Amino acid sequence: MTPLVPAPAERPAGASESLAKSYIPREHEVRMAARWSDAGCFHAEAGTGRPAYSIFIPPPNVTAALHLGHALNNTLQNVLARAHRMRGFETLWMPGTDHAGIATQTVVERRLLQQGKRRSDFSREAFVAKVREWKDEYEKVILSQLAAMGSSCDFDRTRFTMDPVCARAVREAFFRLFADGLIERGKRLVNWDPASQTALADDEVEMEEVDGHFWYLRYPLEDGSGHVTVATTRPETMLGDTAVAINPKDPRAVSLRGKRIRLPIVGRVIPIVEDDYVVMPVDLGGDPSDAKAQFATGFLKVTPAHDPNDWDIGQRHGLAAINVMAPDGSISTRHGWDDASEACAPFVGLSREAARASIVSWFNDQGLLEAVKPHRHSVGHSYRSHVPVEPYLSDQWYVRVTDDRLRGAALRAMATDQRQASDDPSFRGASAPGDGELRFFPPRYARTFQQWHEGLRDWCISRQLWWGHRIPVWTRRLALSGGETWTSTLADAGAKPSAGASIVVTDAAGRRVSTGDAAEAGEYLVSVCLLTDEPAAALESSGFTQDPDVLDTWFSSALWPLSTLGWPDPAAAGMPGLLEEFNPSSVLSTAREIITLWVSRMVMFNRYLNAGKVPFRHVFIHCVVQDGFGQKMSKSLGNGVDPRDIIHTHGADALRFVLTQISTDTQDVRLPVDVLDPYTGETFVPKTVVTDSGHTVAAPVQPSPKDASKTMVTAYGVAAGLVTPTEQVPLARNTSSRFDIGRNMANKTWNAVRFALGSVTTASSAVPSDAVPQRLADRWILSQFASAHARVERCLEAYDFNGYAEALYDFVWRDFCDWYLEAIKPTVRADPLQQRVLLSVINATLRLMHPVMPFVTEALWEAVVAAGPAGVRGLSLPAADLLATAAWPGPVGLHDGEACDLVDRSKALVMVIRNVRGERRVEPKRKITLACSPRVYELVQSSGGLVETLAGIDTVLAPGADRPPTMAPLPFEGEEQWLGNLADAVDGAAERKRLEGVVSDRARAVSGFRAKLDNAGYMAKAPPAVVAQTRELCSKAEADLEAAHRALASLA
RNA sequence: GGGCGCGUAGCUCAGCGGCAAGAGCGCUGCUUUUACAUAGCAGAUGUCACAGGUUCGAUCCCUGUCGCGCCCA
Repeated sequence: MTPLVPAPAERPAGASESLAKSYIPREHEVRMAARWSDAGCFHAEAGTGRPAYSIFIPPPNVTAALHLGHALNNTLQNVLARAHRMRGFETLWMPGTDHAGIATQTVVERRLLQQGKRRSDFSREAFVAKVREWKDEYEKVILSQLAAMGSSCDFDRTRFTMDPVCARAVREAFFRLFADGLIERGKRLVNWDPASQTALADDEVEMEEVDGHFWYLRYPLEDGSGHVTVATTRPETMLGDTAVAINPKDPRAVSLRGKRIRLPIVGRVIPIVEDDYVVMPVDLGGDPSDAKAQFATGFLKVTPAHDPNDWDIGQRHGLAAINVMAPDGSISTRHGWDDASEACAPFVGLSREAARASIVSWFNDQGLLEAVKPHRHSVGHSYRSHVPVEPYLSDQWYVRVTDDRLRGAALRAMATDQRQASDDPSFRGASAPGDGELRFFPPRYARTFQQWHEGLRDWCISRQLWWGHRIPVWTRRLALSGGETWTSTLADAGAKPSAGASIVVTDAAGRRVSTGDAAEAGEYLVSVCLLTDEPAAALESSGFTQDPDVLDTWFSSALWPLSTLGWPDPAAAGMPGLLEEFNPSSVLSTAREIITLWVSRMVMFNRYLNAGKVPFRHVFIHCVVQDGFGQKMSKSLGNGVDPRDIIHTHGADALRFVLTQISTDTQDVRLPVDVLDPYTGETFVPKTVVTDSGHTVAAPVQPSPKDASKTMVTAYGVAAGLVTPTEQVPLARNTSSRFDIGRNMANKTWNAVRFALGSVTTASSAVPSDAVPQRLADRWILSQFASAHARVERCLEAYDFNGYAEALYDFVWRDFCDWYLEAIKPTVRADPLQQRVLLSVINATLRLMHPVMPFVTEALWEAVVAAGPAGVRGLSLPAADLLATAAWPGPVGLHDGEACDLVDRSKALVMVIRNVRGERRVEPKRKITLACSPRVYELVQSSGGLVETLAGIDTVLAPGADRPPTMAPLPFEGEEQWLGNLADAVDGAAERKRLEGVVSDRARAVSGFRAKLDNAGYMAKAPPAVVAQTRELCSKAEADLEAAHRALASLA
C-alpha cells in the first residue's frame, strides 16, 4: 500500500539541523527548478571552447499532454544531458514541440463537432486560428511537464515546428529539393483516408487482420461464348475495372487471346490482358504453398485506380484508370468515371461498404455470384482515423527519396561495422564526408534502418489539410497551340525565373517538359516554387493559385536538427555559430517505430542540405513501457499512468529513478498498473475484466478495498464510455507501486545526508584537501566510490541506464548506508579526518546521482556545501553553488585492494555472526562476546571496530585467553570461532541443529568441488586460473567442514 | 511473408561459458536502537520454457519445438 504524501508543512530546508525527517518532494521541486532557471544553467552557447554535446528532443505532438513514454524518453535524455554538462561539455538539449498535422487537426475538429460545428463552417484562416489556440494550450502544458520532470532543456531556445524560424527552414528545404528535381508532383495511387480525406504516407498505414471474404464473380465474354470468374475481396471496385488479367502460362490463355469482357452492371467492354503477376490456381500449376493460389481462379479483375498492383498492371498494358469514388469513399461519377450506365445509378452515392453489399447482391440476383469464401487478411487502416485505407488516384507531391542523393546517403551514413552484408549499389563507390558516422544502440537496430532503406519507396508529402506548412508552389494551366518559345510564353504567363523562383512545366501526362525547346501543342501545367512569399501576389494576379495542400508533418520534423539551429541562416535567426557547433548532435533518443518514420528522413535531409553531415552520431532506441499484462498503454484501454500523478504522489526524482532503472536494452518492460483509492489515498490492485478485443483492463467500477460500499470508476470505464465519474462515484487515478522504490531511494539519500551532516563538525574544515584517510572503513568507502564511479561511466558510454541506476542503488544503499555509515557511528564524531571523508563521499555521491535524481540532490547540496569544504587525496571536489553545474567527480588512485579484502572478510564474519544471532534469537540490543582463532583475531583487530560495531560485540577475546565453557562454536574461514553471551542459558540442542546445518551445507559444497577436481577433462582443459580457484574454494570448504565437525564434537 | 526481441523466485527484471544463480517488490519472523518504519536485521522460495547438440563445464553458444511481444510488408 502506498500512502499519499501528507500535506506539506511550510519549512524550507537549509542548514543541516533544519533538514526535515523525510524528503517531501513538493517542498523542494519548484524551488530547485526556479534556481536552475534563474541561474540560466541550461543555456548553451557557441564558441565557449568547451567540447559540444547536444541532443534534439523528439518534439512531442501538441495534440495532448506528455504520457509515460515521453517521461521515459525525456528522463534518459536528461540523464545524458546533465551528466555531460557536469563533465564539462557545452551541453545543448534543444526543446520544442511538433504541430502534428493530422492528429491535431483531428482533435480540434472533434472538439468543434461537440459544439455542432465543422471545419467547413470556418474560413481556412479562422480554422487555423482555432487549431493554434489548441496548440498554445498544449504547448504550455507540455513545457510545464518537462520543467516539472527536471528537464535540463535550454528553454530559451524552445522551438515549434511551425514557428517562423522552422517555417523558414521548411521553405528553404522545399525550394532546394524542388529546384534539384527531388520533389515532384504526380498522379499516383495514394493511401487515402476517406474519414480524414487526406493522403497518408506508407508508414501512416497500419495493417490489421480482419475477417473478410473472397467473392467469386462471373464476368461474361463479350461474344457470348461463356464467362470468366474473378475472385475479389473488394467487389465494389469492379465498377472501375478496365481489364481482366490472366497469367500467360495459364493453359486457358491461348483460347482467350484477343477476347473481351462485357463488364456487368457498367456494360464497359474491357480487354483480357496477359500478365505474370496473376497467381494461377493450384490445379493449373499454381504454387500450392502460396495461400493466394488456394483462392485464385487464375483471372484477376484489374482496377488501376483502386489497387496498387492493378495500377502497375495498368501501366504495363496501357489501361485506363477509372476512379469510381469520391474523396469520402462513396461511389461517385464525378471524379473520373464518365461511362456509367443507367444500371449503375442505384449504386452511385452509396458508401463503399453499402456498395459492396449491393453489388454482391446484384451478382447473386443475376446468377453471376459463383461462390463466397471466408478469408482472413490484413487490411491497411489509417493510423489516425482507423478506417480502412482506400487506394486512391490523386495528384500528390513526392520526395524522390529513392534517389541516391537521399537513400544512398542514408545507407552510407551507417557505421561500417553495423552494416549487414548487402549487394545494394549504394554501398559501392568512394567514401564521402559523414559516411559511416551513424551508430545505433543497441546495435541490432542498425538492421532495421538498413532494411528500411533497401526497400524504400518515394515519400508522399502532401496532405489535404489546413493545419501545417502550406506547399509553396503556385500553378497555372496553359493551353498551347504549338511552336511557342517557352521563355516568352512563361514570361507572358507571369512566371519569370529568378533566384527565388523555380519553375517546372509538366504536360498532360505529368511528364516534365524541357523549356529549352519550342512548345508542342497541348495542355500544360506551370508550377512555380517560391522561396519567399513576396512574388506571390504578382503570380496570383497572373492567374496562378497556390497549392491548397500542406506538407506531411514529418517533412518539418525531418529538418528539426537544422531548423532549431537556425538553418539556413543561423546568424539571421539570432543563433550565430550554433549550427557549426551543435550539428551533428551527439545522440538521438527515440522509440523503435521512429527509425523508419523520422530517423531515416533526418539523416537524408541533414546530409543533403548540410554538407553531408549526419544529424546525430548515435541513435539510442529505448524500450517500451507496457502495462502489467504486456499490453501497450493507451487511452482507450485506460491503462496509462500519467507522469503528473506520479510526480504528485512520489515526486519527480522517484519517477526518474524508476524510469532509468527499468531501461534495459534487452526487453520492453511491464509496469503493473495499480489504482489510487480516492477515499483513502491508498494504492490497490484493481479487479480486471477482459474486453471483446481480448485486452485485460481494470473493471469499469471498483469497490474501495477498505469499504466496499463505496465505489469508484476507472480510466478504462470512462474511456470506453461505460461510466462517468460523479461526486459519489469518483474517478480513481492510475498509479504503480513500482515507483515506490524511487521514492524510497530519494528518502534514503535524504536521511543519509541528514545523518552525515549531523556528524560533521567545523573541525573537518581544517583537514587539508590532500589528507590521506587511514581508517579501514574510510579507505574502503573511497575505493567503493571509485568503483561505483567507474561503473557509472561505463554505463553512460553504453547507454546502459539500468546499470547506472543499479550502480547508484548498490553504492548508496548497500555500501554507504548499510555498511559505511553503520561502521563509523562510534568514531566519526571525534575524528575530523573521518568527518572529512564522510563529507567528501557525500559530496561526490550527490554529484554522481544528480543526473538521475536532480531535485533531491540539489536540495541537499545547499546543506552539504554549508557544512564545509570537501575533498581528500584522490578525490578533488571543487566548490560549486549549484550542483547542476558542479564538476563531475574524477577519483584518482582510490582503488584499495587491501581495504576491500579486509572489509569483505569482515563483512562475511559479521554476516555469519548475525546469522547465529538471528537463529538463536538474540535480542538486537544484547552485546555478545567473540573468541577467535589467531587469523581472525588479526582481522578483527585490523577492521578498526567494524566487526564489533556491526555484529553487536562488546568483548573480543584474544587467542589463548580463557574462554568460558558456555560459548557456542562457529566455523569461519576454516577455523573455529566462539560466540558467548548469546543467551542467559546455553541451548545445546539448538547449537547442535545449527552446526548440523553448517555441516550439510559445507559437505555439499565440498562434494561439488571434488567432483570437478576429480574430472580429468576439467583438470586438463580448464584454464589454470579457474582450476586454481576451484582448488582454493575446495580447501576452504573442506576446512569449514572440518571446523564444523570439531565444533559439533566439542558440544558433546 | 520478412526482421527483431523475450520466456530466470509469487511479481518486475538483471546476469551470462567457470564459485553453491542475483536484485527490488511481495512473503515469514524479530526490532520503534538518537539518519531513515519510505527503515534495520535475519529467513524461505528457482528442473534458468522444452528437446537435442557443441564443450572439461551451458541459464549463457548452436539447432529445433512451444508460448509471448514488437517492427516492417
